Amino acid sequence: MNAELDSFDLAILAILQRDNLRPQREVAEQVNLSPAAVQRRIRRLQDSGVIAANTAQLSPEAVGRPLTIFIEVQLVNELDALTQGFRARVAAETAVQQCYAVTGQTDYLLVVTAGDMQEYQAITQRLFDGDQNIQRFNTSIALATLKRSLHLPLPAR
Amino acid sequence: MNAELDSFDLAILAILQRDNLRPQREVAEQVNLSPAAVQRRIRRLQDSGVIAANTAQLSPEAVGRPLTIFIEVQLVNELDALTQGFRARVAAETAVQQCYAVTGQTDYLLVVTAGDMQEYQAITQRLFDGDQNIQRFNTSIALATLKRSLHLPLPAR
DNA sequence: CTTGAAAGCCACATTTA
DNA sequence: TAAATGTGGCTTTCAAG
Repeated sequence: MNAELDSFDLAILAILQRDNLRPQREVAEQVNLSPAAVQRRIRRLQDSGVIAANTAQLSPEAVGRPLTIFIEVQLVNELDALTQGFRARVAAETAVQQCYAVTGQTDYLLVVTAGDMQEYQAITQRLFDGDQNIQRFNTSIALATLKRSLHLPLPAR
Repeated sequence: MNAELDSFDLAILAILQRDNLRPQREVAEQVNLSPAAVQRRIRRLQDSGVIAANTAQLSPEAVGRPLTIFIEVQLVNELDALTQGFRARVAAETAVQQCYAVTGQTDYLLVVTAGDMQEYQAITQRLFDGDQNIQRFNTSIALATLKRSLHLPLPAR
């Protein structure tokens, strides 16, 4: 899926990653290309999956979800068949923003948002209750958010 | 900052959170409002900070950053003056996507991207080397990414 | 809601590698 | 030859009156 990005592509991506509503005309000026060329490249980057999504990032506090919570999950057995239910519940739970299988003492790391602790408790119940394959899970709470994005540093090329 | 969001705002946000390039006309159809009303509301949501940013989300693999790495950091002393340098380096380090001050055994949780382990090592050096206030840090690596977004569930209202 | 301005989109001719 | 660029016209979207 690596689409052989040249320096024009990278320059375009660097801009769109910060502000994807910027007019193609302006992007074209900044990267020294014609607007049409920029459009074609953006289209290609979309189709090839380099641009995975175009999203508005919302303020968690403004929409009533001030809590960011981390859950480290330890399983009894990592066998695919035994984790299937858990993975399905994670996928279905919209409060789970991020979920990674990780190395180390724990098996999964989840990033969850909630409006309050009561709601968080309901989420954990839905995720874990009754699953015999969950050995334990460890909750920690974000006291402060110093940085939050999915920005990727791009090579200068 | 809480801008008193009504059900129209929430419906608009739900759409833009998933695809902020959708024409306002289509958004208007979906939420049963006139395009002009949608435009005014989007403008207001931007200005009030409910919409914090409009970004293209890139594929980490496609841009050569397949590694997602988590660092739990334990400090010697959490005093503001002593953590200032660390926080500044985190802010400057573009490979650090997310950084939270957390409860529990560790003080900070960082989410970092890298192209390979060598690059990761260089990052940790820049972040931690020579800082007497860093007690220890613990690295774990994402073996798989089941979910990755900053999507926020919105109340139905 | 209507209207002018701007942005996005597409076809064609041209260039470059 | 094949792929990519720029120009220009056309349509849609945006944004103000």
